[in-house]
Amino acid sequence: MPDEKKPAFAGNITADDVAAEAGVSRWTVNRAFRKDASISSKSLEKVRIAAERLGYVPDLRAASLASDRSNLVALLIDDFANPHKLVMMERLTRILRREGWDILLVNTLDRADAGHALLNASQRRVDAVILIGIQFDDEVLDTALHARRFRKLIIFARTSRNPNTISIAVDDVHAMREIANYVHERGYRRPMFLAGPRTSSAHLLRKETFVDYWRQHFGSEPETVSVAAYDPALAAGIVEDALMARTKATLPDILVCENDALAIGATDVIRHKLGLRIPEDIAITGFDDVPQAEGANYRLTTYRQPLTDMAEYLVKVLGSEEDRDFDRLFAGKLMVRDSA
Amino acid sequence: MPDEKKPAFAGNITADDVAAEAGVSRWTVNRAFRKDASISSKSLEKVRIAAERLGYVPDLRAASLASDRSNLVALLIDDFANPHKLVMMERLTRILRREGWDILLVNTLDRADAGHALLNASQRRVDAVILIGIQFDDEVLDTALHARRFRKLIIFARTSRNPNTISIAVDDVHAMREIANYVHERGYRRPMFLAGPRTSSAHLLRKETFVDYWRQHFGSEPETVSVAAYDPALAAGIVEDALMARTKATLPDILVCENDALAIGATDVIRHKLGLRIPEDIAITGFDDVPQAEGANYRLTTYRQPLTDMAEYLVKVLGSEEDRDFDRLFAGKLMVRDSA
DNA sequence: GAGCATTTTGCACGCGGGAGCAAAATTAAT
DNA sequence: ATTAATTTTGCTCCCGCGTGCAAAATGCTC
Repeated sequence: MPDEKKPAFAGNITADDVAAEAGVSRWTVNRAFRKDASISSKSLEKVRIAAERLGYVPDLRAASLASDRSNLVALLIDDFANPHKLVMMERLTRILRREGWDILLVNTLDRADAGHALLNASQRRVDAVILIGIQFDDEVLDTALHARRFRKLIIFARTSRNPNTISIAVDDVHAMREIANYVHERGYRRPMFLAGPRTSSAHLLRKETFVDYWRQHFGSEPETVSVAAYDPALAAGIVEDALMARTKATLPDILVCENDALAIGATDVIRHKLGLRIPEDIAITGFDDVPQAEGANYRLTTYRQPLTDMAEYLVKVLGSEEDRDFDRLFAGKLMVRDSA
Repeated sequence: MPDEKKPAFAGNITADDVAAEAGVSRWTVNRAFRKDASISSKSLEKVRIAAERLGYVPDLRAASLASDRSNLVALLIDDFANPHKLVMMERLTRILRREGWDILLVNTLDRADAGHALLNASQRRVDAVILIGIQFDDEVLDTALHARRFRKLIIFARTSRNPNTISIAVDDVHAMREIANYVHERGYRRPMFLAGPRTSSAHLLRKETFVDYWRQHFGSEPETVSVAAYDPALAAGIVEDALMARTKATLPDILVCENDALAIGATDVIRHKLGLRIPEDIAITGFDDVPQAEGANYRLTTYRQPLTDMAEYLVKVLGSEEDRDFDRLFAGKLMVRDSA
């Protein structure tokens, strides 16, 4: 046995080894590592010492296999160009971990790939799937839900009409009306709405709400432009195309953006390609309140999602055994800065 | 049995069920789902059909338990304020998944938490740990490595002197010299170096290299300023403090930043708080080439890391059974734009 | 078509630990 | 001290699949 020299790796120390070392049975060892277990403080101590000495940690694969609870959730994400994703991930991962959930991260390349991503997750027997991406059509969701390979499918920061999913999101309708009112109050009259990609399963109601509300309350029909992804660089290109050729009179006086990713791209191009000032020549609003929105460069008027509250609610939902309707909308907060 | 109405969830369909359905043995079913397996195309087809009908997918927990290979790697990350992290994650997750690796994402809160994060990973019996965070001191690494709970510990985008880790990174020394030469060639003579936090285990050699090289080759000693995290907002504050009170004559003529996160924060504050022009009043260089560095707003002169090549090399290392020194440095590319 | 090589299939056993119950030990009550 | 109530411990059986080998099936040669 030539490779016996270096002690392989210590993953193979099992509860049996610890049991022998501590002079108790294997089951007592395992109990020592479960929080609910009924165990005497004496043997708990013995086990702790023995485990420490041997470097034992319970194997969660085996525990999961036997108990049919993995304490694992899959986080499905795409759309890596959107800086808000980083914020969401930070918040979710921190809070999930605090509550004892491990995270399987799956990068969903595109719509066609979503099915594979879900399959991936189900093979690890995750307890729940959290979607913070957008590339899911209803067909994929239905397939996944029909197979029922996980207990919960949570759509985070998007609303969904699918009755079998749990949607935890900010109240877009309420938010967008607040933005519309604010925009109108500040005297803007020719808004243009900059929208992201339209998806069928994980919605945002921002564009629809803004356009309908503006039409109904302020009489005019806002222009709308759409970008194929929440990517500042892409948004910059689209906005340049849309505004470049215009005379100042035909320019919108404000660009209402579906989120900050778009707003940031728009800001850059308006300043540096069109040579216009913000907000004097054209104002801008965003949505999400990403970190850079607050920075000296953008000073973006935007709408903050209560991500921490949403994540806290998410872990509560994850922990719940009930089988009720967990959908919930949160109220955010309009952050008024200099851009509008 | 009241909860027998809705078909629970289908995770509990096992290879035995498929075997019965297909008229073969359980082992044949499992073989049908392994890539190496020796199986006749006839029974493969039978199994596929039966599995399809029943909605069976193999349980990777069990497979991993039995084979002692989890096909799981842990990705340890902190430092979520740095936009480059999003790029790294996108690249890594995409390429790892393409090669069949699943990813356990662990948000490492701080230095003290790193041990727990590693423990987390080891309980899932990951095959390898990838660090793309920085909050690791040598003590934690040594403990982890001593316990040898995983086969490989890879430090991505950082160099490490620890002989038991695998470091895959850009060649900072080479890169920084190139930057120093470029800066000097362009006529800058009073550089200030803006550094990030200093850590003991996962290094960057940028500051040391730049300062030493500049001193040796160009005679003067560059000022240096340090920021506690790679966070644009933090960097902005530090730069403001460092430069605010100065007269134009005592200002550095270029700010050489350890990475783009710092450069971006610095750019914002220099333009909008100090009211200076870039590069006319003060130039800036970064490192990493994050997406926004290319955008119209920053046009940042920076150094691109070959992330794709690095990630491809990483999966090659992961797949290798050899036990040799896998450390490797990559050459990047100076991206000259408008900021310097 | 017999005889042999080669592929395919089935099987006992093991991976590490959980659920639930019965035996043992401890504590409380009389 | 004795019995009953309670806690702790050990144990059997199982979770779902891989390993390595033996049995069965198939292919090949002459």
